[in-house]
Amino acid sequence: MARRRQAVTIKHVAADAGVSLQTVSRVVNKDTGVRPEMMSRVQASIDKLGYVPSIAAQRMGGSRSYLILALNDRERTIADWRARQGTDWFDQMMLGGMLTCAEHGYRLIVELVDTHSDHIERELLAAIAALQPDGVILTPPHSGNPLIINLLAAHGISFARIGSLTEGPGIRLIMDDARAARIATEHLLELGHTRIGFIAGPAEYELSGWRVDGWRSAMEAAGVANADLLAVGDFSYASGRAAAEQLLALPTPPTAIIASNDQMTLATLELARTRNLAVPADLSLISFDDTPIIRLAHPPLTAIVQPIAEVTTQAVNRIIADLGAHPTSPTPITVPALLSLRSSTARPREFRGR
Amino acid sequence: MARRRQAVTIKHVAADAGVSLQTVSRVVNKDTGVRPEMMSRVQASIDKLGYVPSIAAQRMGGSRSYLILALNDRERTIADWRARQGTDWFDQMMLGGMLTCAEHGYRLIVELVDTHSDHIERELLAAIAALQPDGVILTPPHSGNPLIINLLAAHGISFARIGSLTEGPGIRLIMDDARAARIATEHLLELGHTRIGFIAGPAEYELSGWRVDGWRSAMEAAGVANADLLAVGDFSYASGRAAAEQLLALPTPPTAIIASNDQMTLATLELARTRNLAVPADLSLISFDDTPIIRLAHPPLTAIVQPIAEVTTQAVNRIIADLGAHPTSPTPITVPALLSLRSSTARPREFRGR
DNA sequence: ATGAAAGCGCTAACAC
DNA sequence: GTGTTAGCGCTTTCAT
Repeated sequence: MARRRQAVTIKHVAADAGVSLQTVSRVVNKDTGVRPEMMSRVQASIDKLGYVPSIAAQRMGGSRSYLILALNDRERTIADWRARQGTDWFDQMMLGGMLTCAEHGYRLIVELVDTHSDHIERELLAAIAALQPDGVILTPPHSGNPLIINLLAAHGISFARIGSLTEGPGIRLIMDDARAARIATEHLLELGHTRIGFIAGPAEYELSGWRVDGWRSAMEAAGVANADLLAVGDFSYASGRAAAEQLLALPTPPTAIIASNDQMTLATLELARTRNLAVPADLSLISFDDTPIIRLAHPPLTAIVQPIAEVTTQAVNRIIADLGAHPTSPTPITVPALLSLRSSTARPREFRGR
Repeated sequence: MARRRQAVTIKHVAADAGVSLQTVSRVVNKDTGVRPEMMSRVQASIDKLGYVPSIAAQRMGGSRSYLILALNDRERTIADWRARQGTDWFDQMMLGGMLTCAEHGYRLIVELVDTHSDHIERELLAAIAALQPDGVILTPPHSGNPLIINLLAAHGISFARIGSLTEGPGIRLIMDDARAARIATEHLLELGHTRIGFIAGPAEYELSGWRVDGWRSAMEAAGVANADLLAVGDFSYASGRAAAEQLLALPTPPTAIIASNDQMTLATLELARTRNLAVPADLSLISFDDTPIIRLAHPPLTAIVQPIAEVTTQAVNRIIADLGAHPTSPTPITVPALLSLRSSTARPREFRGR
């Protein structure tokens, strides 16, 4: 393979336009202090020659790398891909992230890192050293990891934390999980349910707690709070099944259940089928992920729609905006989630025919 | 934002190990001609300091960029993401591509390009100039695009073409669509079907033709070929619906239909429901994508499982293997697809009770 | 087998 | 406003 060189470099443009390298650089980077006439002359040469700066060289020159790194949980991401169940957190992140990066001339690079690994620090440092990204997007469950956020801050890298409210550096963005859970709970309360079970996600995800909070606060406001109605899973199907069994085994089992993700909701639906509980006649169900698997279930399930693409878009925009300026806004950004009503919720049996 | 420098560079390692830059470089790149004793000394310093080379600097030095570019169709990819229907071509590509890149110390960068655009050449050149990728993965419908493959070849970039058999440079990989279609058709023939309809994909995808070929050859071998049983769609739901309508409107309509992707199959299923045709009792159905939406349909649909992750893995491996050596193997690589039997195929009505 | 020097394409800092 | 100079971190010559 021949030593591949840049086809057309800044030098060629400079020569063609009859100006210095620096002037070309200024035009490319839209720096101030170039005469309009000069600018258009240089721009003409750029267009004519089809010049595009090398991001490697730009990085070497000491400026930006035009790279943004998205950090995802290795185990979960790979498991989702392999399972082929339609979980599209990753895709929605790409949708928001890639397109927004492209708008700014940036590229998004994905990196999978082990949450539970003790060499997570080494992994991250290696990625930073190799790529020198201008910004990093942290997704759950990394978003609140003090090791990660302190390391990023120490390196002066602009970064966003999706789904974390933990104090500390970094742009925080949430999808208002508490409010989403509250809305879901209130929907069930309005239908007449009072025994509304909740299947929480694992504690390593901050949002697991918020969702519980939202459910609890709505239940308390209605005067029907009951700690027995809370079960905990780890987002897996098996754990959802176990949690649902726990809830349905109660002396007075719930007439409705909200589960913190699609797999656990599906497990609950399946368990209901096994127990000859009709959904929604005997048991109402709400999922916290609006994946295809949920929409195609029988019945199609009412679900919280999380604005993952939108929140990622905002993450990228804020990261890039923060590159020039210094500090990071201390107030978290909230992008609201929606409740998508389908056919898995109805009035409880005792309310029928009223 | 402060001018960010590499924390630990090759210089630091050289100083720490008491050798020259060049020796460190040789050790990092596993070059030959370094005494084992020297090598381990340098390696010790590398580990101690946590040195990781900057890919920007590596590229600038004139060597590899350690970047592989995956080129996907912009319109279709974004449409799939937005639709949230569980289409996971992209995810499977990432699964195979990212992980395999990582094994070799490479990164995968995704680029979306417009197929139908006349400035596709400009877009590609810009991406190449900016990123200087060592390799490119072409996915359908780009894989056979002469503009693209000639441009890549001219730039001396190692590249793989997934789903194309068009003559020309580049590593060709296919999932044996013809054979897959044949297997699906034979399965239906064995059940006793003779009027097996086929809904083809758009002609801009080479694999559309192969699938038709596979179907036709199986039909001919069974002596039941009939050109009327072929309809053409564009992979969209609407086009699938129209194609299915065309087939079912035949004087003697098919008793089984194979559709070239999940959306068109789903459209056919829905049309069957509308017409009060039971699946599989009145109409057997086979899909060419094994997406969640297909598995969750009622009934769950028999489908061709395409080894997208595996083929992408091989694409990356071959690209990287070709970097050192020169030429590209002229013979296409074939990764077999599978037929996943579910509940949408049965014997045709006239065979019942035999 | 190892080291020294030159240069990749670009930007920052400074001069004009 | 514009040009000049000096690196950035690495790899490639080419010496030794």
